Amino acid sequence: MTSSHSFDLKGHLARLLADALSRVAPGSDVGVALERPKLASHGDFASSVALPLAKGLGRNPRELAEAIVAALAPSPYLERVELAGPGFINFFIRPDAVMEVVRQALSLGSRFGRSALGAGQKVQVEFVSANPTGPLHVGHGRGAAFGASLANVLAAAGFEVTREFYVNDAGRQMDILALSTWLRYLALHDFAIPFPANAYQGGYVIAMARQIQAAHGTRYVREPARVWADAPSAATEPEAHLDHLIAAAKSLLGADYAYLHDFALTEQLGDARDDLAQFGVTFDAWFSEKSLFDSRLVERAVALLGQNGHLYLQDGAQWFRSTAFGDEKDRVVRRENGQYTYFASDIAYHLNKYERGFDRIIDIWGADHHGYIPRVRGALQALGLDADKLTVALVQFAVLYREGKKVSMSTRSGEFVTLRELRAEVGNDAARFFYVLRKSDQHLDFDLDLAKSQSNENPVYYIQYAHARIASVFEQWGGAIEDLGDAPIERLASPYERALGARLAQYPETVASAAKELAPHLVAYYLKELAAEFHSYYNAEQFLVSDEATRHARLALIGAVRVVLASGLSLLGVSAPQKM
RNA sequence: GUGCCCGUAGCUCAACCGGAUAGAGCACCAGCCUUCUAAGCUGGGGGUUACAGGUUCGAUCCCUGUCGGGCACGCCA
Repeated sequence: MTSSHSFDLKGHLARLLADALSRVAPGSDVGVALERPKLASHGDFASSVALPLAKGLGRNPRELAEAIVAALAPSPYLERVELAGPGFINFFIRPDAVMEVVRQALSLGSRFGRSALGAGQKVQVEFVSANPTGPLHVGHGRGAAFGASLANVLAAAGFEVTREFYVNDAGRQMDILALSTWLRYLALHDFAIPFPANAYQGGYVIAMARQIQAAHGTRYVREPARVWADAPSAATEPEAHLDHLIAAAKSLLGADYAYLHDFALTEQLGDARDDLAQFGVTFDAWFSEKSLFDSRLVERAVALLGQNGHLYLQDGAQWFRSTAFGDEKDRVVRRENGQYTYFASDIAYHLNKYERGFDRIIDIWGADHHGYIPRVRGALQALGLDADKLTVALVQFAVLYREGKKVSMSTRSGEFVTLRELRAEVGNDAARFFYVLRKSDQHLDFDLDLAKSQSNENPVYYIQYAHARIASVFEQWGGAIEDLGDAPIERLASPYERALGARLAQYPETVASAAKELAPHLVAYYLKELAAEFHSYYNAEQFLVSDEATRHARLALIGAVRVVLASGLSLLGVSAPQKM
């Protein structure tokens, strides 16, 4: 019981129970469900296995539970086992065994909470992947916070994680950005430019145009009259109008078009990268959509679909028969004009992901893309790939509220709240925390006033405050955490202390659940509980008491709490301040 | 109209994937600072889990229907 490495009490009990079960009811395939009861009177762990099992065996559930308990091998960690209700089995852990977690947390430090759940499997998490056509907004922020926290949780649970950002650098949206930049540039040279309403309106486009002018003067100036010649009406055919302008820009600028395109791309991508880095969100890979065309993977992927007999021609376009895989309708992969669709490059991208040998692929998308899932999964199956390796996690929109009112956002007019503005207003910690405080597939009401309030109303401070309080106690004590290795933790027996010990032991399980369910919000809720129990303890007991044994035992406990608070906050990308 | 998601305290949300008396925060009421940080703590009122059926030992969770909300239904990305 003095092992310095992690010991999994829950796993131990689960094995014990499974053994007993195999003797009492051989061959039963009921999973051993072990949970932490809400009520302390129901023990530290409880199982209801006897209930579903009883029926199949034609036995009385309570009597069956009794037989299971009788068949349990003795355990040094168990104080007693009780039967309750219709057939629940309640396990009570010996107090000193409950507190053993304190020693573990102190000796393992930031490694406490990790598990081998992932067994080193390679998992890719692709998230944000915003079009590099303008600043990231608050919607991207949620995907960023969720993805980064999820990746951290998966890594802590023993997965080998690759964090990836898919760069849409090949499509029409980028052409529109390049065109917008060029038109703004022409306007800087005193041409009267009718700037299209469906081009990018933001001030950052003008800023890029200024940069180009400053660096290259008039080099990219062309006669505007030739741009608008024969253009479809902007009023009645806005999209065709835009496409015409793009084509004109390409033809007038020639090789110079590539420069403008790449300049805008590099600027916006760099801006997103900086923004995310400041938000504590970093990537192992930035994967270019354009590279899929350069390496001919798009062609190859589509050809493969054709070889497998899943393509047909209609109206001059090439269609993928996704309805054969449960999609609502078939989808175009190559347009009548010979251009591949976004879907085609996405098929190629996923083929590439599979070819890179990930055991598991997690795509994080905005919830508005949910209709896109069946066709991607269908394409994977059509390529002969195991579609179950792919999980798509949908992130719902975040709606901002200020003074109780919805903050209106519209991409069209360029009046949306950027991630940068949000971070400046509420701070990185509050933003990261608020974003993951909700299940990702739930709508999020983001209360700006609450997030930036420096008061007890703000949950992120509540947790950070617990950490700072502990840091302050340790500072006043003056000793080091290493001096607490042999603290007499068996003295810790008050209800506050038992509750904290049990809560600490739950941390590795929580991280593992969060990884399994792709639900980092579980960590946030766990931290709130832990902080609450610590604050109660803090108000009920003095830590720096004169009796050394008691002092050390209590310091060891709150030291362990500090370890877990810091660890959990770091998984969520939130800082753990020493002082507040 | 069709498909997917959602509906839990006045508000914002949890609930260990079918378990025991559905929990937190905010708001409201009453208390606690000459002692380690009051950004804290203690106590209190608040619920037919949208509604109606069904499945079973047991349902917020699974099934059907109704009502209400969100999203998606392009040779856009």
